[in-house]
Amino acid sequence: MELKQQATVTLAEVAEAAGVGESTVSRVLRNHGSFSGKTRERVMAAVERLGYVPNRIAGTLASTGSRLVAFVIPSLSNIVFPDVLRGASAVLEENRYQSVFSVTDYDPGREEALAAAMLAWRPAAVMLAGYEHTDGTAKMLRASGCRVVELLDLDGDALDIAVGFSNRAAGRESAAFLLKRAYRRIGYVGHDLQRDTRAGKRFSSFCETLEAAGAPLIAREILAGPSSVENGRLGLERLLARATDLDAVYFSNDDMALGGYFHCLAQGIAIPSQLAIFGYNGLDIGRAIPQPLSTIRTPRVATGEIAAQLIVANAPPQVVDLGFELIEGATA
Amino acid sequence: MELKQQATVTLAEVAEAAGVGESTVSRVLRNHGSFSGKTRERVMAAVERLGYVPNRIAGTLASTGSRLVAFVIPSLSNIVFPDVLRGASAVLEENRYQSVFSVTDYDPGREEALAAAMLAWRPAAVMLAGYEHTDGTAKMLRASGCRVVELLDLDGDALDIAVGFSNRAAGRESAAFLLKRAYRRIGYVGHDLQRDTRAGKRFSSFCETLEAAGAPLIAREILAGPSSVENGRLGLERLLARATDLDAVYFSNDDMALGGYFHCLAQGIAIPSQLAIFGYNGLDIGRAIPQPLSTIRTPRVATGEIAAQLIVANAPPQVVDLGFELIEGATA
DNA sequence: CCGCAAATTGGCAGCGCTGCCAAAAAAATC
DNA sequence: GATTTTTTTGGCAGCGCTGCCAATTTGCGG
Repeated sequence: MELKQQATVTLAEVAEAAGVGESTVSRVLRNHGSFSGKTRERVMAAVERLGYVPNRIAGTLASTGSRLVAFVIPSLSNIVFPDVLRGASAVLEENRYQSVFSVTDYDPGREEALAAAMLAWRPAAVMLAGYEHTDGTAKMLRASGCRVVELLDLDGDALDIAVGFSNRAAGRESAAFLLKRAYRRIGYVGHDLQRDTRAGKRFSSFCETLEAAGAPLIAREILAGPSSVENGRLGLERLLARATDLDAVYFSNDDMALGGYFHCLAQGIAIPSQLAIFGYNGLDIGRAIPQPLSTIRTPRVATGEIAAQLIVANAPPQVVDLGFELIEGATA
Repeated sequence: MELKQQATVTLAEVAEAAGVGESTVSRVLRNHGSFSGKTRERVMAAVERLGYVPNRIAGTLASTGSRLVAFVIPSLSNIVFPDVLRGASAVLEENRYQSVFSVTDYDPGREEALAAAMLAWRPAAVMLAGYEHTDGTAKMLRASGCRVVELLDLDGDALDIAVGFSNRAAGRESAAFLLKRAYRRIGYVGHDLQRDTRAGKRFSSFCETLEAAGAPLIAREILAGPSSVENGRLGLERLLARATDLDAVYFSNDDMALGGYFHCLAQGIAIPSQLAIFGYNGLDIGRAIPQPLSTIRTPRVATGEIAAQLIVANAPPQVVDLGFELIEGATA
């Protein structure tokens, strides 16, 4: 167990120590090509003795493809993205891929810069959220020759692979559900829709559905900043101050909806008789509150898993609709 | 705006197109060394025209250090880790570093394998959770010569840099708080402590403090699987079925505590008069429920930020205690 | 024991870039 | 205008590994 120096051990040194050629060491370590059992042992012994750690930088440069998948995601605060990462990284790690990520903070310009930085690592695939990219980003991705996966949205044209579900459909079904339940005076509490374009799509098709049914949205409250429980609470408070006669409120997602739910609890507003609440995402916590939250459960982890599987399998360009599930719950 | 082929543009081609040498292109692109204004323009024009994206694989191999930081984290479900990643990645991206991550699922063996895989990318630093690593992991990290940051725990010996707070102190202060509030019949609901050693440390010092005060823990309920709101609810239900005379329950974290809180809400158990609830983490949602959760707020994002800053600044080995804040709340 | 096919093995040229060094050009000095 | 100094530039040897190809060894049938 001698201590190693700073100087890193190279494959050549292992070859030397094992008394074999470099390519033999390479073959043994990658278990690729043919070599005898005793050679294998000698090499492994030398690897162990020297504490050799292969240099994948060099390996990737010398070979063609990298086993690197780049994620360019809007946020880590919004639970959606850690969930997607979780699903994807489980599959990727199983297949000995590595995940690199960066966070755009919902800024298309940053997305472009970060996508460029990721591309510099010549990843096997780039995964990003949705379809809204700058022209520069799209051009760059197309030119890169690496696989591109757009996640969590299907309302647009895919560059290569898309995995997710339709946010427009989610908005539409949410509205249809509330209408079916005979709510007619409906409001909305949301976070920044300029940035979160998927929430924006849900909202606009939600509104269209209401209008088509002759019960247009009565009032809305849009809060600056990211979605959060506190913003949901605050948003509902403000909305109700302006529009006292609402019978249902649609929230941009479950975080916000929970905030609204707690506001009602604290204010003694009866749910759903006095006010109905509907969310989006299907967070676990929504099922654990006294009245399960009415919401739409989205396949976030599965989105990551499927996306990763398609990349690992080098599947052809395609659009995979994983759908979503409307959870009736008890708040609407 | 001609379309590029699959074949990637190399620096040599840019040099050719710009009518300059390779090293000149390299200098211009990295803005390092000297070159004239017109050379710069010629190079940039060629870069633009050819759609050149530098190959950082090659660049890193040729130069010495990489601007890559590897995260080896136990989980992405536990909000702690996305929060740490968020803090760290913001700082790292600002400094043009890239983040690679992998998820160990709280398995030390997997941690070792994944750490080895990360080391193969010769990162500038490896960040991992806590101090509990296999001998193999520790040896490998020490031998690697790259910076190592251990996060979210200070109860042990750091390999290099450690950033976080003491989980033992957190457990101790939680117990002290409950004792000060005159609770004496205290129970515990937690998730798998074998795996989450930081939760284990909190729990053991919590118990020690209770014992020292002559009010040892009455009952505990440990659930298999990860922490979750639902498990917290279930855990409290089970615990109360066995121990009916508790006056307070300490939860392994806020997720679990919220589950317990909702259980009480649903069962009509008055909080805190009939039963007090104390959590750990200081999630936002804990502040938005009708009675703010009594808990300990941990500096998760700051832990990531500070860790990243130390790496960017190439700071000497050190232990940074960021402390935590006890939130009295209204549930205990 | 020989000949031929199959299994092993080593040598070495890159992969695309950076870093060093010397050459060339430009600027400054006498 | 000659010389020195400074700035700018290009050439090229690697970084550590993989992939190709040729050389060597081994296995087998006759």
